[in-house]
Amino acid sequence: MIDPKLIRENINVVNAALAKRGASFDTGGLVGLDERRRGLIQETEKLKNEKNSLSNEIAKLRKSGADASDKIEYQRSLGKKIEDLAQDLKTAEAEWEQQLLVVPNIPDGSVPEGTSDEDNRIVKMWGEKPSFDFEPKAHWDLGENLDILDFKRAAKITGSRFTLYKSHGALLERALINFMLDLHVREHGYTEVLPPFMVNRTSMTGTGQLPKFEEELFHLEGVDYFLIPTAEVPVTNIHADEILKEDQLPIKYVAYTPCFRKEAGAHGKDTRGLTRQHQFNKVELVKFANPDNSFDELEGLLLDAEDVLKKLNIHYRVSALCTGDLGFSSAKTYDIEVWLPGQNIYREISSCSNFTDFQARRAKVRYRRQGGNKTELVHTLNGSGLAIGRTVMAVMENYQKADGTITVPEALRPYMHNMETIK
RNA sequence: GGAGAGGUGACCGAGUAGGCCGAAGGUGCUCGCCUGCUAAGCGAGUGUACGGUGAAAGCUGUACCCAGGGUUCAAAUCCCUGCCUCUCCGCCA
Repeated sequence: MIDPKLIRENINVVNAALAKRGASFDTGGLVGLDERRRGLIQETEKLKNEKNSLSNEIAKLRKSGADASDKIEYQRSLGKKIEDLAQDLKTAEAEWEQQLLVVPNIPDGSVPEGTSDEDNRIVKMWGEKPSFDFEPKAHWDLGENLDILDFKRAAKITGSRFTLYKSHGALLERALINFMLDLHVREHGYTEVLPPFMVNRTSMTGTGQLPKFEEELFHLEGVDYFLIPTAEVPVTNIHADEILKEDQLPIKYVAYTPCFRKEAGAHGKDTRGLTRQHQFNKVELVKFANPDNSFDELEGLLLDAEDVLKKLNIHYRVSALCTGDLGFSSAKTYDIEVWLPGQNIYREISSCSNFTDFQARRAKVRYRRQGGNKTELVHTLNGSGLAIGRTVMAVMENYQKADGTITVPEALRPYMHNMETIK
């Protein structure tokens, strides 16, 4: 949620910033709703004030044994009036909030302007494309030939966009999870957490998935819980409704979780292989940062995520998303795109974002400056570190041999019983 | 699933024959004083949110004692529902 005061006082600035996202967002009604809301607040509070002082008078009269029946009579009518006004206020407030909750975050000034992913700016390249003296295969062919990925049986068990990992495939997935967790905990200073994989509606609203993107989420029957689409949701909500101390910041968490997404808008897209699944594993990095240096923290977060691919020695590039490609809650995002020789493309493997105070305002994550007396909103950040399924793809395709076997990257061997080759 | 107990401020913990309770006391924290350091001591302050006013500090109003309803002129205190925690039993990984 963006700052309501900003909308109240600088609606033009807000609209101009949002326009850079490409689509137009209707902030038109917000100013009027806000005015109406505040008018009603003033009116009801005035009446309540009158009522409160009358209550005191009645109490005094009662105590001295005097008659208070006419005051009590008046109190009754006052109560009715307040009730009516409160009803109006409730609807006005709900409407105002409902509209406010679907307004996206304002892009940071450093974000390149553009309308689609074609306008994203490549800001880093690392490593080189490996060369092969044979035609490199896509991971789905490699996986089926080695019998470590079974898409057909997963479809039988559940449906499309699921995968059954087998044998060394399952081991590789598990190894990557442990490798990444260890790296971020031991070398990058994150605290490991293992959160619930289902969350309630409030948490989903706190990070911005709701109310706008409900059709993307798996909802449970019987309880109002959702399967998480990313660990960002439970982990960012760890400090929802809390007031932190300045010297606690930055707080850095790393979490492994499975992620569940409906992929409602992606029919027919990436139907083969591990690329786009309804369920996938991910190791996620989350930071709660001081607003003064949250953009530095974003650079650090990005480096932490990149480090995974560096240690695996796999070529990638980093792009800064343009204003038109930015996610709903994000003020600035870097995508790490890994090279997949079997498909001859770069594919997003991590998305690192600074949400500034957008999620913090929704989830009420605040802090108090040293010696300060006011609470302020923290900045929240997160990034994949990394998506596991897509890392499996990257390892398989980059480390494949002509005979269809896969060399295990050195960094992973301790996590795979010192295995050198998957065959 | 059955039986019982409970949910008060950063934390602990008072407060139930309804009214002056945003809430005693303690701890913690902040500031000041004091002691050559450490420990201790003394004094003051210390909830959040949303409004109004102000350049700001501040002043001021309203709400909030798990959440949502209800009774009442008036509820932390009474009633109902839900959620959560704890104990015992059952069941279970």
